[in-house]
This record gives sequence, structure tokens and C-alpha cells, in this order.
Amino acid sequence: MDKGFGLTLGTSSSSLSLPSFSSKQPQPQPQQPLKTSSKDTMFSVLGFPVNLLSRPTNMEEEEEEEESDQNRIVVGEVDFFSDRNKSLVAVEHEHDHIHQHVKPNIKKELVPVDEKPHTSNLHVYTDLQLLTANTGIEKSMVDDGVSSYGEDKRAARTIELAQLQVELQHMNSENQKLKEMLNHVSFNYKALQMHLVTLMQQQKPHSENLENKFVQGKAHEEKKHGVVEVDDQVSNSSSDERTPHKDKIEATTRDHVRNANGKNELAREESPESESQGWGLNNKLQKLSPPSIMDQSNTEAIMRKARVSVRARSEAPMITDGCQWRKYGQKIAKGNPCPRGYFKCTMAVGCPVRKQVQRCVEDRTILITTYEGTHNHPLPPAAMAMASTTSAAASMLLSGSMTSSDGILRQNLLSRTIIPCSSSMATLSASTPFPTITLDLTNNNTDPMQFQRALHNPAPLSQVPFLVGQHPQNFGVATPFAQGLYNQSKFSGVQFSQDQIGSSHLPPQAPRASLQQQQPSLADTIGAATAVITADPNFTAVLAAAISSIMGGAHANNNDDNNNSDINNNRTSTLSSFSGN
DNA sequence: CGAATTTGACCGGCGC
DNA sequence: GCGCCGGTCAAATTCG
Repeated sequence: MDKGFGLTLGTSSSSLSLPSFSSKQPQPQPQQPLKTSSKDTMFSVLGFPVNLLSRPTNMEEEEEEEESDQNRIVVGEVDFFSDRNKSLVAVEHEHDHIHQHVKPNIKKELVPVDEKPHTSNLHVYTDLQLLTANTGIEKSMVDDGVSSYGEDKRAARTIELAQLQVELQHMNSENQKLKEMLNHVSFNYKALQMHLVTLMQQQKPHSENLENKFVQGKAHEEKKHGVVEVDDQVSNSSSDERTPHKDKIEATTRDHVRNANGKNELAREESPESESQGWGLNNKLQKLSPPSIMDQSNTEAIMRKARVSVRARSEAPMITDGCQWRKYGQKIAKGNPCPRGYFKCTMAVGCPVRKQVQRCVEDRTILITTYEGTHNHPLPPAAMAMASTTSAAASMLLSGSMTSSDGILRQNLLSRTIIPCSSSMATLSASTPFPTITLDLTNNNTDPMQFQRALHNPAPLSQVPFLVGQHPQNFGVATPFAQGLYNQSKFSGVQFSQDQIGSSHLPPQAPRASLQQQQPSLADTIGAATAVITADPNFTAVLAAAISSIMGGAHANNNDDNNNSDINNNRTSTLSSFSGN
């Protein structure tokens, strides 16, 4: 009250109180109550002299004031800094006798008697305009007050400024809401991510038990290609399994370079002990690594192991996938006179993604590209297609082995799915049993006999594996990479049969790709897959669903209680479905 | 001259 | 323990 004054307006139906304004701005501050007189009245209301003075703090004081000066009319507290509603109440209740007189013309009576454009008056108009905008009070009321001031340009500018301020406040409010929404979404995303990792970790022991049953009845050779290897690799990612020898490796300069890629690089340094000891050790590692400790590095290590191989016909030394690669090595792999090139992604410093490029020994027009790792940087649209495809395949591959009851079967089948694609006789490296899925974009696998042969002659990993990115969020879905490959090569499609795909959950509106129609059903599959890639950012889930339907069709009744014989039967039937196409 | 590629050497895993 | 193999490094070389 004592910091200034405000002007309170009252009407019978509504009351007005002027919004307060900045205390830094100058304002008329009658330090002392002005005695009412016919000459020195600052304001007049319908002829009543109005004094601007501090509102009495209690009725006794007010009565004393009125008693002491009957001519003085106290409008009330005129304090722009005080509670406006409070001021209003004071006016209405304490000076009802003047309201009926004040109301009709009070707006015009806001004009200072001395007619000096006072700085504080500008604020009055500004706040009036604000009040109009915020409360919906008829603008005419304010306009009247302004016009009474004489169409002052400064007042107009002030009003405009006030409007901008209101608008700015509104925008700030919206901005704040958007920020809150963003924080909320980010929080939910992180929570889901952590939940997923936890679930994966919790379900892995279960899959391992199934796998144990399955592996026990398998030939030694199969151990190299099944899910066992996948989980072995997963387990090996644990630092608890690292041998002193590995620690020595870490200390080397080479590992210093590798450290830029994170812990997942260390996971590649598998110890032979862990691999040979099998599931018992893995289970032990499970206990040593509670889910809560299962951090992102572990997940990345899993994905680092996964590979996606793409076979495509191309005369070019490399298929165009949109990424930038730097060649860091070349080797002549055993069984294939064609040199294998080793490439690193150079689109970002420290990107762990690598790929191998090698021509098929039996058909040198076929280029086999294997991707491994996860891009740690945004990808251009041209690269998103390939990255999405490989990421989806890898996610499906890994999810099948880790998160489903029949994941073991899926993993094994997926590993074997590579086989039919390859007619190569190259040997498989037992030391690098990475889970690999192959996307065969050639049309060599249309021969059923090839599937039959492949079932009995597991394809060498070295022929087909491809790297996989695991962070779908890093991979947008852009132009279908299949189309791009078709432009550069002789694209024939993903290696799924029509029946398999027919039972998938691919969208019916999927457009058909303009591909060679050697197998219409296959072309449909390609078209559907292409459409998914094009339209569905969550291609991983869609592809996983499609594969699951493929697998599920053969062993839909699979459950956790399946015994070895069931598993093997189911597996056989599934593989037969492959060979039948 | 800087960047990219080539190529021989090195390392670890694995089988014998 | 030795040799083979896949994978990687890094100096040398080539390329633009």
C-alpha cells in the first residue's frame, strides 16, 4: 500500500482493477494524502474531488478520515502494486455511495486534471490494454480512456507493445508446455529402453535352458551355428569372463584405439574358455550380471555380434549403401580366391560399424557384403534404407534368440537361413560364430534343391554375414534399399517363400515392386517388404512379425515345455517349408 | 600435400 | 606347442 497507488474502478456488474506494472517505472506517488479542495484536486469524479491516498487499514481509520474531512472522497486504495481485487472490494464496500455516480464516467475521469502527460499514465493505458486482452473487457472502455487522452500516438504504440507482450507471454507459455512434453517423452523412452533391456536379461536364462536341451542332441558341427553361439557371445561380453590375457590385450596400443568404440569392442575378445564351457558358465555369468547392471554397453555388445549379410548381384566393387567407408584391410580367405575387403564407417569418428565385402566364389557376379555394428551418428537418407534393413534383420535375429521361448529354434533356423543363400563351399570359421542373417537379393535360391543341399551343408559364415545396427532410432527408414540395389544389381528378393510371407503381417496395401517376376510370389514378398521399409519406421517389429509368422507356422504350438523331440520335429518341419519353396 | 588405399606384419582363437 | 585362419594395424604407397 505504501509503495504507490492504484486506481480501482468499480461497476455494478463487474469491477475493474488496474493491473500492476513494474515498480521500476516512474509513477505518480503522492506521498501523503491530498486534502480535498476545489483547486488542487488531482482527479475528479462527476464533480466529486478525488484524492489519491492510501487506503485506510481499518474502518476506524477511514471513519476518522471521513470525520476529519467530510469533503474528501476516498476512492480507495490507488496502488498499482497492490492486490487489485482487494482494492476493488475496498472501493465497493467502503464507498458504495459514490459508485453509482462514478460508474458511468469513471473512464474519462481517469484523465489527470493537470493534463500533463504523465509517464505513469502511459502505464495505465498499457495495463488497460493488457486487461482488455486478458479479461475480455470491452475494448471500448479502454478506448474511451485512450481517446480521452487525445489519440496520443505514444499511447497507441504502448498498446501495441502491450499486445506484443501478451503474445510473448502466450508463446512462452506454449514453449514451456512443449518443453514439458519433450521431457515427458524422453523420460518414457528411457524407461522403456531400460525395461526392454531388463526383460531381455531376464528371459535369457530361460532360453538358455531350452538351448541346453536342444544342443545336447545335436552334432558337434551344429554347435557352431546355433543359438549357443549367440548366447555364448552374449555371455562373453561380460567383463567377468575376461581372462588375464585379455586384460593384457586391453593394455595394448591397439586396444587404445579400439576403446573409442566402447566396451563392445572388448566383447570381441572372446576367451576360448567361455566358449568351450558352454551354458553352465553362461548361467553363472547371468548370476554375476544382474539385470540392473545390464547396461547399454552389454546390449551393444550383443548387437555387435549380430551380423547381417546381403547378397546382391553387382559388377561394382561395392554396393552403394549411402555410408562412407574406409578400407583398412584385405585378405584372401580360405576357400575363396576372391579377396575380402575390410571397411570401416568413416561418417563419424569412432563409429564402430564395419563391413566386409567379398565376391561369391561360385558366382563372382554376386557381391557379399556383411555389416556389423551400430552407427553412432545420424545417417543420410540414402544410408537409412540399408541401415534400417540390416538393423531390422539383426534385431529380429537377436530378439528371436533372446526374448522368445522358441528363440533357440528361430536362432538356429535363422542361422541356417543363411545357408540356402549360399552355394559357396567356403569353410566356416568356428572361431567367429556370430549370429548372422542373410538377405539374399539374388535369384539364385529359387532352386528347391539348393535349399535341400544347403540344409545339409551349412553355409560358411565368411561368405555371407552382414553387419547389423541395433539402434533403430539411429536408422530412419527412407528409400527402400532394395530398390537401390535393384538399380545397381539384379535384385531378386528377400529369401522368404511365398507361404511364409503370406502368413506374415505385412500390410495389404503394400505396393508391388517392379521386379523380375520369375516367382510372382517372391516378387510379392519383395514388394511387401519394400513397402514396409518405405512406410513403416518400425520396420524391425514388422519384419520380426513376418519372420515369427514364418517360424510360428511350423511350430505354432511350441512352448516352454517342448522336449527335444518336439524341438527337432518342429525344426525339421520349418526347414522343410523352406525347401518346399 | 593430405587423404585414401595397399600390403605385410601382427595378434588371438582354434584345431591338431 | 605349432600352424592355420580371420581380423586388425600401421607403414608404405598411390591418388586426386
